Amino acid sequence: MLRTPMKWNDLSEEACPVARAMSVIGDRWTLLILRDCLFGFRRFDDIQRRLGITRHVLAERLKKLETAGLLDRRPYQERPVRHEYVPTQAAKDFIPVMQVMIGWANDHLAVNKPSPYKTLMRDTREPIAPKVIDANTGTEITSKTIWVEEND
Amino acid sequence: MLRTPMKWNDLSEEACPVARAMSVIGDRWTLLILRDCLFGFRRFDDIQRRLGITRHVLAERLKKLETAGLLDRRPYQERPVRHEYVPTQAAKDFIPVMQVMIGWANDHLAVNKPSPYKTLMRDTREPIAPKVIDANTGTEITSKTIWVEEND
DNA sequence: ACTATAAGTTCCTATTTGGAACTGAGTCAA
DNA sequence: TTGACTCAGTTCCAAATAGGAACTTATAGT
Repeated sequence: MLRTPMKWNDLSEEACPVARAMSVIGDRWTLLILRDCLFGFRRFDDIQRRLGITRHVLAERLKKLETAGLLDRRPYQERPVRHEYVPTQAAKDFIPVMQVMIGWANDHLAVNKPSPYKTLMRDTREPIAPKVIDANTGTEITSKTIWVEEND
Repeated sequence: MLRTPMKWNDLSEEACPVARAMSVIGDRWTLLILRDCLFGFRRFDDIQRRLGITRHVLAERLKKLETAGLLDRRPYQERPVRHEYVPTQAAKDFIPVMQVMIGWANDHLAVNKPSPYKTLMRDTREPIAPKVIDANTGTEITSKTIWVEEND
């Protein structure tokens, strides 16, 4: 399988969905910014202070996430007008991806500090244990149960 | 919630698992390199040509993935010795994360080109439909079914 | 001896990021 | 009504990272 080389800044039209995901969430800091917005930290200075990211990079990333349709910049006060960045449905649909990633990091990149947050099931109030299954068969998706095939 | 600012190159000890994940897979190109290795493209020149990544960056990323315990550099021939990068169990355990991400990208970043590969369930040979559930309750994990709480 | 291959490394240039200072719209307190 | 403060950026320069091309090392094949 030979294919034409990719350019990092032109990944959005790639045929591979992983590459297209990178075009949106692949830049430095972007996923942490998205995490903050999804966890309720939606204002410029809040995010800047929490991450320690330089301000113009944060401004650029927020613009890109807005353009990509993951964040909605909307005023939270008038006089002076101030905006916050609210996750769209596309961003909310990213939550399962992030939770599975959190599960992976907890399993493989453990550290002897407690996480600053915990995720619970809304109904049982028990910590979640994310597991990926195939919606059609109910079988767990692991390296052993799937098969990747080339198209063409 | 105030916290100390992060430094991009010192994320591996962060309390937040998303940040720790970034310390391993957050650099430019890294996730695409991991995708290639997981999909069977494990040799330096193969990966370099497929991605169009500059060679010293690829060398640096492969070293970092090896150090992080995701890839195992092992010889595939002697005379001259040549190495390939084989995914470890930690990398294989990342497959569900990647598949959920692929599902998200297919839903939200569609493009009018067919994917260069397709993922099937090994037993039914049907395309997978990844879904994230809570292993304890069986409930689907979405923005509506979970609850994020601060620790401390 | 000459050509080729794979996996790096080196070097120089271009792009991206970090960090600090500056701006603008407006509030609040003296 | 001046002065200090807040939040959301923007601007500027220096430092770090990435792109691209050439070079290296070990070997095989012709």
